[in-house]
Amino acid sequence: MIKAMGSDSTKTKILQSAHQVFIRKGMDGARMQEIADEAGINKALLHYYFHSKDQLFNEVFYGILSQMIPGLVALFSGEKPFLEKVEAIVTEYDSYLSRNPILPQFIFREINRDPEQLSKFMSDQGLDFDRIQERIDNEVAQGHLRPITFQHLFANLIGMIVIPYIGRPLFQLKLFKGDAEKYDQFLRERRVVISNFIRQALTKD
Amino acid sequence: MIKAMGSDSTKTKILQSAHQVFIRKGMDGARMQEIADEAGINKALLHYYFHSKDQLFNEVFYGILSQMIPGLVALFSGEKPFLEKVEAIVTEYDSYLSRNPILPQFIFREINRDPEQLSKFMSDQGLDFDRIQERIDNEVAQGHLRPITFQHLFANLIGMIVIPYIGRPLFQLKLFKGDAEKYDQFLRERRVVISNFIRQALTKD
DNA sequence: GTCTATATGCAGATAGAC
DNA sequence: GTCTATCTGCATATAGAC
Repeated sequence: MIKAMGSDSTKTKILQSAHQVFIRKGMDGARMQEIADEAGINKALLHYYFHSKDQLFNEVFYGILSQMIPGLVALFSGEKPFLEKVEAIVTEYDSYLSRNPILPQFIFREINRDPEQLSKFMSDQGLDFDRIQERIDNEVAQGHLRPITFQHLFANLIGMIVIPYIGRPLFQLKLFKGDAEKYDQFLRERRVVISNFIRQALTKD
Repeated sequence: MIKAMGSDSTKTKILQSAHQVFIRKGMDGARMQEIADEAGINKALLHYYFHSKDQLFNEVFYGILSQMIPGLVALFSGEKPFLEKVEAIVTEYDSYLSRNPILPQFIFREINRDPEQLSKFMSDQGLDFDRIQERIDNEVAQGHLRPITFQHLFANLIGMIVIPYIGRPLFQLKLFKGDAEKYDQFLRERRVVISNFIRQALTKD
């Protein structure tokens, strides 16, 4: 029993260390040696718990995603009009990214590596867009929203949210002369900026 | 002279082949062997012309960028009001991406690998934002645009343009059930959709 | 300039003792 | 479960002949 606890704690430690290293270096840049060092063990033990680097990455990546998706599902599937949900969605998404700023890069990598697996995982977790699509089409048909398809609205929303995280190193240089604090402030501002932008684009007032 | 022509043509062939392979596989996935095969030569000759894979990637990447930037510079630095330029900017950017759909991934990689070099290259090519920033601030001050800072507007614009290229494999699955033709149609629609979205967001009419 | 053959080095993965 | 030591394979890069 004590041994089991010990092994379980080692596995947990590995996952935490891997998370940190993947954040610093990305999947390709991460080295099993560095993960082992960070966990205070050696490579062999790493492979004892996780057969391959791919498996380790998958468990870390989908572990993070598992924590994130339920909140989004709840927001997307709520009954409120879309515009009233936008701010909540932006805030939820954005606050999660601020705590996991590497996530867009992880997702981006997985999108290109194995999109089917990622798509299936999202569906398994209940994250699909059929119902939200119907809802938005309805709101447009009733004149509550200016004409736009769900797909375009979704792309606009996601693009505006994630681009400052994906492009941070360059944006911080070109738009804020490298000032990290100003960039953090910029990121915080975007929650309300994006909500306003979308509301203004979709309503005539 | 004929020899010089021959060597020059080999170098050109290598650059073209590298471009193709980088597009298919990305920088990390690309193999020097595959580039050599595609160029009809061997690896040794590859290294004769380009000392390292990094150097080859750089020449390909910044070669592409060199073709793209002047058009953007011209658009950004024109004298027309920003809103009238938006559609031209979106169209120019987007039509370039449609011909080089891998470019966002290249840029994304370079952003994380060596943002200073990338930033400096853009500045050397005349792509800076100080003047456009002033112009937009003026238009906002004069009430021609709803209040927004240049940085937020820029992030919104770039995010909406590039996200469907970056996220294509997943978006195509989740939003269009994997239908590539519909996704291409979706991409073409976005030029006018993005322009309208921005105009509606920034004007009261 | 172009080739064949080989070196170098690294990182993921495994063998086997304890 | 955990370790030391080693293997394997691959990809970049180089040496040297033609």
